[in-house]
Formats: sequence, C-alpha cells, structure tokens
Amino acid sequence: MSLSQHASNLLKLATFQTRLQKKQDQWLAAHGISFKEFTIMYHLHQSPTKNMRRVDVAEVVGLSASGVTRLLNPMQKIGLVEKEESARDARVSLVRLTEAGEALFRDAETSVNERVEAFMDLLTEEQQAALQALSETRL
Amino acid sequence: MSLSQHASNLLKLATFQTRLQKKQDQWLAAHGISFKEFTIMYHLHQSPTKNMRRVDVAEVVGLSASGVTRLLNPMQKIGLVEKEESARDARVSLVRLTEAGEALFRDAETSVNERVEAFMDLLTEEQQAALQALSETRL
DNA sequence: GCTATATCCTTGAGTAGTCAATTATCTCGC
DNA sequence: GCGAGATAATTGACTACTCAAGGATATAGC
Repeated sequence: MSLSQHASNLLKLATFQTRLQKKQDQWLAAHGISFKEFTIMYHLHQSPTKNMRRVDVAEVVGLSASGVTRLLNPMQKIGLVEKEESARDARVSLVRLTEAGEALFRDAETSVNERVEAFMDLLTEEQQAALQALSETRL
Repeated sequence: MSLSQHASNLLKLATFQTRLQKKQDQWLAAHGISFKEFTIMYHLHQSPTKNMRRVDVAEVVGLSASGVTRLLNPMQKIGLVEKEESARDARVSLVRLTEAGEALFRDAETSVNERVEAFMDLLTEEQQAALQALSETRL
C-alpha cells in the first residue's frame, strides 16, 4: 500500500504553492503589503460600489471572518482602507479603499504585473495553461 | 491600467489553494495530524534510510529551518518521530518515524487516498491534468 | 594546526491566521 | 409587533509559522 499518484500530486502542489506564496509576498515587500492584502485591495478596487462587506471579503479570499478583521485592522491603522456603515443593515461594517489605498494599489498593480510576466516566462505553455485551468476551479 | 490575465489567475489560484489546504487538514483531523505533518511523515517514510536531516525536511516541504523545528517538536513529544545523531556530522540532528509514527502514517495514508480520489472526481479531466502539470513544477 | 567562513539547528520576538464565544442586529412566522 | 432563530463582526486564547541572532561544529586556505 502506498500513496496514490493523485495524492502524491497534491502533496507536491502544496509545496509548490508554499514556495510561490513566499515569492508573491516578496514581489510586494517594497510596497509594504502582503499578497493577501493586495488581493483584498484588488477586490475592493474591482467592486462596483468600491466597498465590500467583511463577510464578502472573507469569501473571495478564502479566509474566516475573524481572519479578515485581523488583516484589515492594521491596513486601517495605516490608512489604506476605511470603515463605512451600511445604510440598510446596521450589523455590517463596509470596508473601502482610501485615496492612499487606491494610489498604493495602482503602484503595486504595476509591480505585480511585471513580476507575474517574468514568473510566467519560467513556465512552459502547458504549465501556464494548467495554472489557468486550476485557477478557474471553484471549491 | 488593470491587472493582467496572468496576475488575476495567480490571485485565484492562491484562493483555491487556501481553501484546498483547509480541506486537506480536515481529511486528517480524525488522525490528529495536519496535512503538513502528514507530508513530512510521507517523506520520512519514503527515505531510503528512513531518516532525514531537518534541513532536508525543510527543503521538501518548502518551510524554513525554524519552521521545521517547531513543527517537529510536538510530533516528537507525542512519539511520532524521534531524534537521531549523525555519525559523521555532529551538527545535524536526524529525524526518524517511530513505530507509532509508521503505524499512524499507514492509517492516515489510507484515509488520504480515499479522500483524494473523492476530491479528484469533482474535477474535470482537464483540471486533473492541470493539477498534475503544476505539481511537477519545481520552484 | 589556526583562523575565517559556512552550515545545522534552536530560540526569542513578532505576524498571520484559527475556532468558539459574545454582542448587536436582522428576518420570519404567527 | 414579538419571540426564535439566523447573520455580521469582533475578541480571547491558541497554533503555525517567519526572521534575525547565537551556539556548535565542519571545511578550506595558508
């Protein structure tokens, strides 16, 4: 009895991702934010209303609600995001990019695009396609 | 200016992986170990000498050396692994699966294989191939 | 065989999350 | 229009790491 091929692939994928995550954080180190923070800023930026409920932030990045609270706290402290009340539901606390947050995001976006292209060049066509296919997988 | 397709894919891949990791830890919760711990046990099990240097463990799982120390400490405390001195280099501290560790690994292995097959059934052929292609990517 | 440098591991201090409990508010059925 | 449950967010206590520094040992050049 030994580990199936599929299982072995998942172990390797996890290790791959562990390393990739560190690389991604390095891409943004010069901007003073982590890749997760960047991801959140991206979704806020994309949002039609430019703000989101914390619960929805948690959903799009795959974290727990409390994880989001703790991630956003420092971002709020340094003025990247701000709190907003919801007019229709007093329970929700909306979060929005500040001016400064928008500006930093645009800078970071440029860096990320450059670094990503450089990274992708290291992969074969097949691996690039694989990455795309997996990224589209909803769990 | 907006996020490139490739960059957007990487954001989504990160979220996918965040969720997948939680699922994987759940697969093993009944055995009392995390997926990372399982991964380490797998590599120890695979090793020709059945033991490894901590530095090499760090390498195969993508963690820092100190991360490995901290991960292995509790495993040692509950008797899954044991320390061993190296005959040829007094700096290194080898780690080896105990009897109990081997036994637990074999049980966990069975669970993992089952769960992985069930998980793979949720993916399309294309996504399964993609997963394999990415898992083979060395960073 | 000594010194300089590199390697292996651990530790202290800090960051990034988790879950369970709590508070506040909303929604629904009656 | 009120009580029973569902939902949003935060907090306390914990786990899982990270990096920088330090101790111990190994290796190489002279």
